[in-house]
Amino acid sequence: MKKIINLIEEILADAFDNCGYDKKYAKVTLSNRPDLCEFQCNGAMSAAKEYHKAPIMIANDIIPLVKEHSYFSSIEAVNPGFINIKLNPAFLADYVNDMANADKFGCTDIGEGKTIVIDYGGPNVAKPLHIGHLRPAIIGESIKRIKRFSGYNVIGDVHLGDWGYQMGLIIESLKEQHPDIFETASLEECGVTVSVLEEVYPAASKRAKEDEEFAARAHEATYKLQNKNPEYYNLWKKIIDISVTDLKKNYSNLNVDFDLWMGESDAQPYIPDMVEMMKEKGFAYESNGALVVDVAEETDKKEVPPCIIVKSDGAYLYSTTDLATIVQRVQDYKPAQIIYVVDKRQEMHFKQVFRCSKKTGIVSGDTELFFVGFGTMNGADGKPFKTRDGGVMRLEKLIGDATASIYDKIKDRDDMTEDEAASIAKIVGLSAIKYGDLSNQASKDYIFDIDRFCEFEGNTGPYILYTMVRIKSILRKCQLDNAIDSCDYKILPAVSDSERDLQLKLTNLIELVEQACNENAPHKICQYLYDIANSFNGFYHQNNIIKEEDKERQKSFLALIILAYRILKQGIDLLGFDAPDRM
RNA sequence: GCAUCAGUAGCUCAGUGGAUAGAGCAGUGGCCUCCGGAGCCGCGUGCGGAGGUUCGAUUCCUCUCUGAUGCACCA
Repeated sequence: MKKIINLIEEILADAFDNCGYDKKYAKVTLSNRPDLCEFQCNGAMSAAKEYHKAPIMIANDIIPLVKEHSYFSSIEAVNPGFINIKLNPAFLADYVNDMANADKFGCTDIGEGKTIVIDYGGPNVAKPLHIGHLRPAIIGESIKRIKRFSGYNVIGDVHLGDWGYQMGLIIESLKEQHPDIFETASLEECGVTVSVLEEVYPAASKRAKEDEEFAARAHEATYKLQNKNPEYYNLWKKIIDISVTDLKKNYSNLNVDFDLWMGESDAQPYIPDMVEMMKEKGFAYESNGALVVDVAEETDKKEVPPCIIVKSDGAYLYSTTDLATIVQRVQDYKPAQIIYVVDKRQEMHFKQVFRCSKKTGIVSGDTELFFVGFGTMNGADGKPFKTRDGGVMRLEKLIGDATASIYDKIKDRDDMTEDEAASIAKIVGLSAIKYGDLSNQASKDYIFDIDRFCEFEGNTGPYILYTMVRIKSILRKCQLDNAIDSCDYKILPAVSDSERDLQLKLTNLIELVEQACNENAPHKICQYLYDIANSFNGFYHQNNIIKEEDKERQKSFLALIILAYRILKQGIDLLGFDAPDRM
């Protein structure tokens, strides 16, 4: 479906054209003065300069040509040159009904035929998920869903940290603790579980810093693994296996799932040819013992250091792996875009990698590489979030805390069993965490305040869900709660302000989703849903739906709140959480 | 030192080359013959500072202050 804004623009464009003005000035936006109008066009003011004419005169030229159009109930020129527009209620109602009947509410498939690889998550094997893994998972998942909804073929890759020195440290430690580790069929036989692995790594890492002999053995183990010594490689595969099983479980608790469970190790086979190509084509040269590719550009204000491909000791490093991963992705998926949802502190690294891959031809010029850098989660003191004892909080604990906080708020309801309360608390708790995170611009640091996020009032996930539950409750009383997707009631032209406002807000969906998609901005979806929730609650208080005596009007009300519910549901799905039926 | 990003109400956050810069929280005053009051309706001296571009700047540019971050072989 065309956006309402575009429909209005088309009409104005003709008028501008007929008056001898350039069509480009017929740009329409949502009104920033809802008390005056619903949509506005500021084009007359922009055009004033080109045509040496007072803006209001231009606007006055346009008005007579569009005044009688059936879309508008009023359109007028206002000093100094605004064109203020109000829609005809019948047109608005028609549009909303069309949305209700359209696939995806009429949202456009802007990504049709294009593939996107989105790289988010980035957990390390054998290390627990902690609070630092929250943002990439939540933001990446939401962007993935928004892109997919917009018609893109999206491939989400967890991109495991599963290669390198850390693996050597773990293998060497396990070898020491369980001399027969290479012979056992499964790690469980030796008592090596995920939680054991999670303890092994930090201990080994600490020890290697003090114990040179151990560090040397760990490097040796790393070397053997990377050369695929069968014993080491098989043990590594077993470690990956139990670790990935555990990671899948944890991500699933977050409502996050990946299409690919690839890792750094999967890029290794592509490295030798890639390095060879860079040398042959003359991009790579030796500098201070390392093999590097220059990526500086003339316009740089600050010198961008060259991208290191091979270290002076002959080993590869993260740039090498990231580049080889691009080689692999281009070869396997031919993506139009690759999006990285990564800590914003890695911006320089990715800038180098992106430039290097363009320069050396790993990606063609029309493949877009996006860096979606997210900011730090801070505590109430404005400093990076820590547990009380200064440690790093595990993700499970965080989710548990949120769930418990919600549970406390609903547990005393007498019409709910404990089991039901617990499962509701889980759903609502997740909404609190996700909405709390996603409602901030991804790129900014933000204050993580779980108590605030878990509030049922204000701009929170639970408030959105509360609104949905409230709609559901009305529908239940009207025996329509099972007909949400099949109800054929029609929405009538609005007669009250609040009804009209809700209809109007619902139409904004198409524009908002498109913006959120193009800008990788889930927070715009949050804002939109909050807007809808507020509009619904205003409508609810001005109109008693169940007691409405005019039955046609009542059906229209019901159709309207059903559409509001469906759109809210779609919206929270784009954010990556669900709604309970009651709460 | 250089660079990047940020600075909006007491607090947490939106927003925009245009009209009177918005929400939530906190505070405070109303609204229950109420479909879920976890709600609704009120109440605000705020764009770090100084210049510039513009008919118009919180938005763009320069300088400046403050904070976060990054500056080749860790990821």
